[in-house]
Amino acid sequence: MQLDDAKEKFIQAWGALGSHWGINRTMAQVHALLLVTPESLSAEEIMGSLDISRGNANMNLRALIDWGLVSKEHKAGERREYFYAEKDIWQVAQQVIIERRKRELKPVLKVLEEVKNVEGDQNDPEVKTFIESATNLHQIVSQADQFLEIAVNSDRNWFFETLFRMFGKKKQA
Amino acid sequence: MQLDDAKEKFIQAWGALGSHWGINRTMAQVHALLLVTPESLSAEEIMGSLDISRGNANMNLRALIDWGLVSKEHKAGERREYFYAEKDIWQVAQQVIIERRKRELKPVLKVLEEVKNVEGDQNDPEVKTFIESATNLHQIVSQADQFLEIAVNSDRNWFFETLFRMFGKKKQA
DNA sequence: CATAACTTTCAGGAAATTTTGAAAAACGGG
DNA sequence: CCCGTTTTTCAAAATTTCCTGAAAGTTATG
Repeated sequence: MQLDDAKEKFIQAWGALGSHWGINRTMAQVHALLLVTPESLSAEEIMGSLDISRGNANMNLRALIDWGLVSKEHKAGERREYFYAEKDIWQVAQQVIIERRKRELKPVLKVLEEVKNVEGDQNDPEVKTFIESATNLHQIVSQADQFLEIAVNSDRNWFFETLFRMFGKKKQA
Repeated sequence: MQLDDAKEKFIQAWGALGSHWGINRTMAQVHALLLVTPESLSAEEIMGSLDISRGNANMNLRALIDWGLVSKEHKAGERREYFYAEKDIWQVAQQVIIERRKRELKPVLKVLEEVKNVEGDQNDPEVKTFIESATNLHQIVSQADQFLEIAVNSDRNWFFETLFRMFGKKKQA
């Protein structure tokens, strides 16, 4: 496959994946483009490559910066800004985990803590089922959250080696 | 908090979380409602509780059945169908992992495998960066995929105990 | 400061997704 | 079979999300 086709395919795939994960298509595509581009790009170049408007490019670049996945760069003697993506994928993954824990897991944990203390008769099946579900859910979400916290504080190699040593690796990556 | 308020709050929170994870709000809400309800419910009752149309209820119930999170039940001597959710949250989580691996991780892994074999001069920074990013991404996604496969085949207690023993538990769940 | 180069904002429109409701299909007695 | 009941379908409407482009804002420089 030629580089341009591969890039195109990669950008499309990443965009599609993003849209299954609450990240909008264009944002994922801008990120993909920057990921596979060695040098940093101006807004103009990004608009051109992905055929999107100035406003759209700007919005999504800001969002990516907000997520800590993209940075601005100022080239000497140049007025315009250039953008580049963090290329170390483990760092990218960690960053995404940090943000999603903060934005989604924490709020839902808070609600689960609140509602699992509902008042009422434990013998009422309505109450009993509610408390059981809420408590179980809280436990699992909380355990997942803790695990992700570990991931976020780990070195990539150590993390996966430990993981697969522990559970017995299934097949070669 | 009263049971009804707690239910309401729980259903809203679960709906909001779902929408950050590519699952539509109503589907998550129907699931939440069934999760906290001890007995099974008819379409009619679900429509009433969540104030949604017949068609909408039907569509989302089918989708939930498709995901393996909800089942139909036929009560003796009754014509209409009743629905109930799997209450074991670990099973629910496993089911979600199974489906998302199949629907999202596998396709993206396939694309990454394809594109990382792009032809071209390794000394060309364009090609080099592309291959590096694609290869790295493939590695991490693949490792995550393998880890999730382990989770899907594990007993809940064994899984988390092993995990936290290995990495040192941070705090009590 | 004035200007040109660039960035940000945002109201309006386009597109995508979700929901509705009525009609058609399926089902199960009698 | 026929009929009343329940489920499914699907085109159109409503809603939500996303994108555009022009205008306003900012900033470096002569």
